[in-house]
Amino acid sequence: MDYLAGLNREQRAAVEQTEGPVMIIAGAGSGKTRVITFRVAHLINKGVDAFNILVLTFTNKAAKEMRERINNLVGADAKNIWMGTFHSVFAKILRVEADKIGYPNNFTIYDTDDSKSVLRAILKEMNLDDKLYNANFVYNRISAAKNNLVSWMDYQQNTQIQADDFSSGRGHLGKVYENYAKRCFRAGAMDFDDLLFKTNELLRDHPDVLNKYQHKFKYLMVDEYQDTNFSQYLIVKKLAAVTENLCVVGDDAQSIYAFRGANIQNILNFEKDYPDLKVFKLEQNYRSTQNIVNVANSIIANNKEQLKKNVFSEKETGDKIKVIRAFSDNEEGKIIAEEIMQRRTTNGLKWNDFAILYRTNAQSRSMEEGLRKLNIPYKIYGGLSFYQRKEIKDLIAYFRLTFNPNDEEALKRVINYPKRGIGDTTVDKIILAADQHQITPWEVILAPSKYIDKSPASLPNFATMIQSFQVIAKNQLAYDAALHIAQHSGVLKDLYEDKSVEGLNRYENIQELLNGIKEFQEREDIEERGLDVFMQDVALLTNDDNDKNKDADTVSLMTIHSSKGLEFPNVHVVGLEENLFPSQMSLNSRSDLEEERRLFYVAITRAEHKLTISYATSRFKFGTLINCEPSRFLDEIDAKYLELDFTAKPAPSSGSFNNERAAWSRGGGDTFSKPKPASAPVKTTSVLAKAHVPSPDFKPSDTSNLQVGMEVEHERFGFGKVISLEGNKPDVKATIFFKEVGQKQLLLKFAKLHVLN
DNA sequence: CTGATCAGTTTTTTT
DNA sequence: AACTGATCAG
Repeated sequence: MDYLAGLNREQRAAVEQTEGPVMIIAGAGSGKTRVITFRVAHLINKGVDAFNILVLTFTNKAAKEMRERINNLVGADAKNIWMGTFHSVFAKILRVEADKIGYPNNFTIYDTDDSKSVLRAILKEMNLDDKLYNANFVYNRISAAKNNLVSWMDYQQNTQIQADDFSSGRGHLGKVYENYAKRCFRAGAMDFDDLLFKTNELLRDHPDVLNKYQHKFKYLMVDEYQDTNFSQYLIVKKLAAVTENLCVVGDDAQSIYAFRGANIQNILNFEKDYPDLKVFKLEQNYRSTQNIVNVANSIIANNKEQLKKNVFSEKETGDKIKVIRAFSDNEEGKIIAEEIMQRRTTNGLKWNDFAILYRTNAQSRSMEEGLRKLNIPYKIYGGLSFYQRKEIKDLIAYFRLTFNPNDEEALKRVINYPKRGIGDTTVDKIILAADQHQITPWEVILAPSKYIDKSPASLPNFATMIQSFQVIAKNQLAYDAALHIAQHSGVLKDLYEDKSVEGLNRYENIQELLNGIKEFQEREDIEERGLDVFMQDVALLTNDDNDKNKDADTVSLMTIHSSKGLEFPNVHVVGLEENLFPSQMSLNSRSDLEEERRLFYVAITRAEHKLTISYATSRFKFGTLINCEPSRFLDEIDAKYLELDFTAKPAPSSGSFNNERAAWSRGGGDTFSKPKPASAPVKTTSVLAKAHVPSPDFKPSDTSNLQVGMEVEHERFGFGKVISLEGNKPDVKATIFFKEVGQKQLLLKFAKLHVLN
């Protein structure tokens, strides 16, 4: 039992309390994963059969890490533990029990893109206004319904919902939901939410099945419990109902997935469900310096809804938190790259020790540029994952179709890729015919002449091809089948013939996918190595699953969401601006804003030693430059923890700036909101001064009388000639040809031009 | 049916 | 800026 010695008192108590309902409130950096893994090890050491343990996580990353760590603690038994994300675990169970709910056990899992594509098709067929019935909106609405276990029938019968929809002019949503559900069912497909929704139906309507899993899973643990939605909550509750050996671990302060249905009440109300539960609070933070922990605490104190706890650190006080102001998103990237470069050399650190965290994926671009210019190696996590790339989805669609020819989304994807003369008109006809005859599109394709007039000859060929794939897939191992399909579908050839850089890249990606399948085929720890088995999890795989050079020494770039659970010695949180962080979408309700604040809390608590926060006073959004104000979250930090760095200077010639700067530094940083940088329009162009050094006496001229043919100088673009003018008075747009940078279109009311003649 | 150009939208986060 | 769906000529 000496492995328990490395735990503090509270951690140890939580590990040893193996029976009955347990809630562990684990502050950031308090050794949460450690407690879970040790708890599992402890169970096994006590003689609990690994097959009787179920551990649920939210992300693949967490599941993977936990499996590795448990592996190290308990060895071979680890692989018998049921451990994975909610979605993957219940997908597995659903495949076993599929026949009970009328699904084939090789059902397809639709990802978000597939789902939205189905919805778009339905909305179009129903002739609904795509402004009002925006596919995104509809998807979220249906998703929310499913996560609250509202079926399409419930949805249509619920007077409250109907009233809501009706008053917002979306009275047809219930019908859309119905069609969507039926369409998915017909295609033998489940979307992400269905994996949980149908599991609930399964457990509700089949007591024998429920009973079976209740007795199988004698010990349940749920990581990140604060992120569960109602659907997940109920599954857990049902499964644990017999033994009540349920241990949930979470931190209400780190709940950041309410937007996809997570219900923070699940953790706040846990006590009501299990009055005799044991609560353990892990409050000592082993990760970060005192300053960092204190800043995090001071931020989260602004939230109303939270469980009381007192997170503290006994590490060194540490540096103050550095706050950097930049004048544009690009400059922010540049400063941070320089900062990282410098810190690495002076402190003898590795690139690995640094992470840049941002609110939205779009922000990675300016960071990348800054890093690239200094030749700093970096890796972006998240973004669009390997499995979301077009070429990968294309090939996988062939695989999907092979095992489930009713998979409509896969069918639409590949029926004419590579081009084989089956165009949209034919596809529309097929789908229409399928609807009319209450059959699947695949059945139409099998006997086209029966259902549609003048079908192209290529249609039977396509059907024959897919059928031949089915035979191959049944008789060959995963890689052999996959390669065959890649070749004979024409996908490989099509990409091979594309000699562009992107085409080459796509070809390589396909090769990588095939290599991955090959590895799968050569695994010796599993018995079934057909392509169908490989395919079962593919829809649930995300980004870093096929990570090659994971140990490469690189700076990490990722969204704050995907940084959850990670830690880095040096963390840069960027883009602390109103409307960006907090996101514009969150400003309408208190609870949304509190979620943003928790997100900021998560970001801060990733840092071990050094935390740097930055913002820009202007940035590009949707291709246009906008001015930004510092985030309200900066105001919420007690100034005594901060060290302001406003040394970044814009290029010369922005006269008003000095006053502004004086005001800011004089303030000593007691607040961020008082001096309004917006008072003097930010000289956005000056920041970018690079290509052209303006003449010493550069001064913007009055351009109201600008004529075609005139020669001008622009601060950044250099010298040029006016080609044309268009638009009226205040909004005159000039097309100017610049010697250095080529043709540009400029709005005269913004452009600073010096007229030469 | 195909390829090209155009117009409109997007950006919150993930399984 | 980048990506999508829509439209149109060939």
